[in-house]
Amino acid sequence: MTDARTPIIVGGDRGPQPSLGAGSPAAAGGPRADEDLLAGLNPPQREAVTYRGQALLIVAGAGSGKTSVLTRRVASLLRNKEAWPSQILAITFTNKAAGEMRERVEQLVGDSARGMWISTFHSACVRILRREAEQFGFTKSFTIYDSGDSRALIKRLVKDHEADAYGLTPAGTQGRISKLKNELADAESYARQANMSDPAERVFVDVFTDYQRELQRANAFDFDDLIGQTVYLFRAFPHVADVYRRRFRHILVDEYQDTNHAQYALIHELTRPPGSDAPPIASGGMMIFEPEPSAEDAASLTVVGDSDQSIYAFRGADIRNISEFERDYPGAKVVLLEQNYRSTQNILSAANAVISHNFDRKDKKLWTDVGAGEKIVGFTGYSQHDEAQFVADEVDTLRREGIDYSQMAVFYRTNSQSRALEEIFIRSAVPYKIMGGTKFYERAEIKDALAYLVAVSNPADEMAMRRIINKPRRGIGDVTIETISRYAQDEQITFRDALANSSALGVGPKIQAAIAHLDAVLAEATDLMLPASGELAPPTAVAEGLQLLLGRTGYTDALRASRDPQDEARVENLDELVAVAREFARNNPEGTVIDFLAEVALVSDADDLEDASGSVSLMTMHTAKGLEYDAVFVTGVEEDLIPHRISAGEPGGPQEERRLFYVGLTRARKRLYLSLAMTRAQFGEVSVAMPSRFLQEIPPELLHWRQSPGDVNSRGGTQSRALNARRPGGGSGFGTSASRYGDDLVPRSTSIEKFANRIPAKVRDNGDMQLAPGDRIRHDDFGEGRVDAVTGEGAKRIAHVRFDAVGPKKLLIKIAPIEKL
DNA sequence: GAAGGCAAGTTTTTT
DNA sequence: ACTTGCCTTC
Repeated sequence: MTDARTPIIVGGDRGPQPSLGAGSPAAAGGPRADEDLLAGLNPPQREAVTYRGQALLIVAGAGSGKTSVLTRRVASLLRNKEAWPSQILAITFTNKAAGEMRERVEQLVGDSARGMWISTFHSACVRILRREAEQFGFTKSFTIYDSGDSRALIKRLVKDHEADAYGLTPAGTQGRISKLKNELADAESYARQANMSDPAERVFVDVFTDYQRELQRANAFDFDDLIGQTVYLFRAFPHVADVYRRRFRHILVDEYQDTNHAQYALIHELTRPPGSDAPPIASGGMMIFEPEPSAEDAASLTVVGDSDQSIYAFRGADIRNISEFERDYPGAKVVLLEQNYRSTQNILSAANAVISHNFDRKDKKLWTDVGAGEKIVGFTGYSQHDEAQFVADEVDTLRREGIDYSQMAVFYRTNSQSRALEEIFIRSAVPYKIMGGTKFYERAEIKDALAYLVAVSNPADEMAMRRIINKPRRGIGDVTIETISRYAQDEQITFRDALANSSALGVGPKIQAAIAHLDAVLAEATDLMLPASGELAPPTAVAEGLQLLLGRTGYTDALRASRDPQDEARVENLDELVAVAREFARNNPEGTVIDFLAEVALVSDADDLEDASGSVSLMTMHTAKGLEYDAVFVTGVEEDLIPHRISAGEPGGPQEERRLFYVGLTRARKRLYLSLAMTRAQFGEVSVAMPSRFLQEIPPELLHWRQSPGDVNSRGGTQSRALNARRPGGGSGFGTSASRYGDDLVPRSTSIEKFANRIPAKVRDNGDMQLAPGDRIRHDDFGEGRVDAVTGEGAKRIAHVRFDAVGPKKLLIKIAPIEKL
């Protein structure tokens, strides 16, 4: 995030000039410096690495080695001295992908990789905006509002405008504003084409306008603004845009199919020839020699994508960005990568078959030469817990076959599905890691702590001030807050500065003292973290400042004094946040609290953890994009889940769901499992689930049903008929093994009675029950058994038990339903 | 201003 | 089923 080391190279001062231009020096003959970079690449991959021209589209199917191609392309540019690191801008989808790419380029070219910009759209824009914020009414210390922050602000505005009377909800309003911003519309441009005689439209425009005004007043950008305002900046200040157009000579964008219009526009701005829209006289134009702009001067653009993996249309991604690339960039070269190096042929054939049901797509067939591999395994559980138990058992089997936990992943459509899996995994002692879900940084205590940091680093941010002013309780309520706010407005100062004049507020002595104390602590923390005199804060300043704030304000003490057991965990979370700050200091010795906040705001689920080594990964199919595992479980393959019910009504919805399913399938290298449940509890009600239509799109010979939907509907009830009705005349499909056993056969190993409500809502806690090898125990479900061994530490101690009836099992001692005999 | 009780919405995916 | 937010009461 910090970038003091990398000076911008401006036009006219490009430093030593690497060989540039249309004729690739490498192609001109002679030994290539990058021959080893091409080792092991197939012909299209080579082409994608070596092609030199203004625009290149790499259509990279799943698992076709695009990351390899992209990194080698960058490495070869550097190696051949066609570009300096500082002239390269590579955009990836997540921070994690950016980190990996940097690492891989460094492996290829060593230290000369330094100075490249490899980051997400959002991070790159933050860097640009930090430098240029003062051009348009922001300061360098602006804060970034995440969706929660902007939701809170919108909520207040909706209330102020009594907009709920016109059917505006905070969530809906936020969604509309986000969509509009992704289209680069603002309140004014929207109002111009909206039907303003509709009062609901008028009030929406009012809320939108106020929202934007509040953001500006708070010196803050929301996620969408980071992109949109950068585009605005480039368009409004061509001389600023030219700085970056001259700097970045090679722009590479990964996952191009998931870019939205604003991101498209940003790339478009950056790839225009410098000077092309600067008025000749303006902005020192006479000082800098400006040659007649030509297409040759524009940065070269490489985009990589696969329209079959476009899964973010719901947040404004426009598939046309990739499908019309050749029109947008005339003369663009297109390279197709279709050979897959990841999955077995069976997995690919299934994926190909599914995705081919999407009409309106360019036909593309992945293939591999690694062989058919294992069949895909299907399983139908009676309930989501039954399904989860299957997954847990199978994970165990795979582990015994030698596949590491870290090489297995379980995918689901919605985050809420993770709960049942979690419960079963805990009981089966399968180590797991949930990627995403309820995020660390969304916890109340973490948001509070971060708000304290914002209060220090961006005094204009009144939202943050309001958040912390009475946490912990200081006796400052709504009335006092409004008094301070009014005082600040009257005096034309910020809310933060108003605290310094607590005596002028006309509040009671107790409250006045509380305000003065808060002001003093904030001032002290500011001195520590952002020393005024130009001296640099020590790297540890963020962590220390955070501890100072939480300690001196009594925040931690209040949690400790509480008798709510959850507050204990909150203290631990805060400790973890301090640890994160320390880690940040190690990685960014010159990073300030402002950089820290930006980094924290922009981390995503996929970035989250280090490799979760030794654990099975649980995540949504969206999060799974770009990842790969030896064994993959796609769970909840049911109608109304995948495809999700809500998508059914949206144009293009079912097709996007199919692409999402396709993404899930293609993550698997060797083993693929598809599972579903016949009943699923949601909203507290148990409802009957139907197998997903996507299952029927998989050729039956590729799929082995361990337990098919037909097996489970053995009584030939309405479900079974409903299923058959979906496939008139279709012989294959579900129930292959049902037909083998006949419709009336009772399912073998499982029954509804056995699995109904097996899982208690509350997990029990055995405390620190001591077990040793040789001890005998009794388990609620498994009966009596003997302990073979105990492994693990603390709350994660695991007993390896040989049960008399059911054989060996592993149990998490703390929560297993067991008693010592 | 705080605590406790009731109502409502929640579960589509995310930088 | 579960959480969150709003309202009442102290």
